[in-house]
Amino acid sequence: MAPPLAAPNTFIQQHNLVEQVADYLTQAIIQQHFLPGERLSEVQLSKDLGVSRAPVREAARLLESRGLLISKPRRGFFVRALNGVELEDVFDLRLCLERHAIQRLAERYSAEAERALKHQVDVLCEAAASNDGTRRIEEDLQFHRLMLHYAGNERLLRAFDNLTHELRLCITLITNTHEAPDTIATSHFKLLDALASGQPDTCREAIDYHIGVARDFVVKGVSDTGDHHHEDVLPR
Amino acid sequence: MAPPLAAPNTFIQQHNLVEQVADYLTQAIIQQHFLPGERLSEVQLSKDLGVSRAPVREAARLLESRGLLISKPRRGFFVRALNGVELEDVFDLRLCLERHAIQRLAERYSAEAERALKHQVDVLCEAAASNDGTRRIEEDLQFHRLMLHYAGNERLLRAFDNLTHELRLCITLITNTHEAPDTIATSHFKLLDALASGQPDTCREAIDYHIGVARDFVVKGVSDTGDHHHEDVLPR
DNA sequence: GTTGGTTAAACTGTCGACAGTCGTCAATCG
DNA sequence: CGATTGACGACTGTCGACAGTTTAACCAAC
Repeated sequence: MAPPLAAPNTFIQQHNLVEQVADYLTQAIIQQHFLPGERLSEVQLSKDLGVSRAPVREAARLLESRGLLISKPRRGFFVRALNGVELEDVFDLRLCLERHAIQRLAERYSAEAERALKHQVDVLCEAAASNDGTRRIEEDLQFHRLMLHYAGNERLLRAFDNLTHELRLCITLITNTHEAPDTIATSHFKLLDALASGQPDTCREAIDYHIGVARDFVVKGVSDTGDHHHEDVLPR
Repeated sequence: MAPPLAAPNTFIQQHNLVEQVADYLTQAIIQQHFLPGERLSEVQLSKDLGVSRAPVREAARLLESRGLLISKPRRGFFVRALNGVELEDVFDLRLCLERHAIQRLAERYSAEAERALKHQVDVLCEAAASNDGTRRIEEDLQFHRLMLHYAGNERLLRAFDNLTHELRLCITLITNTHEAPDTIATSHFKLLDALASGQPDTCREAIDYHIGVARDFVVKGVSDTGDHHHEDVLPR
């Protein structure tokens, strides 16, 4: 039973309740106010947020489709708990999507795309320097999202956005270790160089390396902070 | 204004109403009982199916996450209408996922997987011979789903399943032209041969060709039956 | 002390109802 | 005659309530 984030009815005010509840739940899960595998009570959430159960249920369904919650019939919703295998799966799918995206992007690399990506690297570095872990992660994801965006496939982008929610879950599982801004900068500039070269194989190698590093980082972090490999409740 | 598929309350009976309503809606959309862009009235559906609006809403949200419906705030749910660009996007994403899957599968190709896939080709051919268009499509998709399954990445499979719903939408848009069973057989056996070779490049070429054919088939079918390229209501 | 059964509480799935909002159509004005 | 505005109707978003089920606790028997 995690404590509610905010006072009963100061946070939720007007319409789009579903979206607001979904945001609240997402934040609460990512910030570990709900523990993995924990059961979420609809009535409790309703009381805490000062809304009825209907929006809560719909928001929970939304989070279920995003992979943050799991519903068991007649049992309710549970916070998604990832084991080691699923962690690998998430990063493998990420690799799948980004490989495709970076190669599509290389085919249609515009000055606008290059400018936007370069700018985002600057923002990312600034975020890394600011020592705000959450912001660094968000700006990092935003860079990759921009790549997907400029790849020009709306559906590919949607698949990535879906995966992003689970990615946040993976990333925030680990202790927020600090990474030097210049390391991040060079790491991302390599992607830009590969894109500028326009060669598919170069792009593929670059993204493979980039995501491989990110994956190892998370996998290592998880096995350090405590082994989530087999302990988890993982209903389906 | 599409007529309901079944009599008011003969089809829906016991619990898991949400899933049943979702299945009903999916079938109705795929079988074109609801036209693309058409608005779905929650109350009307509730009356037709003999249930309350809550399960209908939740089912609609589910279909929205699957890309079959689109919700406009305060306006309701609309049947997804695909234009030409989105059609390309769907098949491009399919290519992305299946490329990755077939290469992963080639790395871990087991006798069991080979046996299952071969068997599915048999089933597929039988379905093609039976002249049941819907069944042929389903068995075809099932073959590809098996490939994804044996690739060993649960999340990749989920992404494919999500896409499958949209794929059905694309495929059933076109007139159900008949394809000879032996053509289908050889087409899929090429994939099996590539897998047996174990060479990534061979697999990639095979799947590129296979999906390229399927895409051209659908794209051609759409531009034949009537140009869906720009006429569609596509809110976002 | 442990195990099995029984009862009670809590929760989910579903329902009907109310309020606010949007689209439609008709009447009015320019 | 066309455009604007107003009211009407329908619909969505949200709520509280009820029924069936699951969970948990408690008591009894071994």
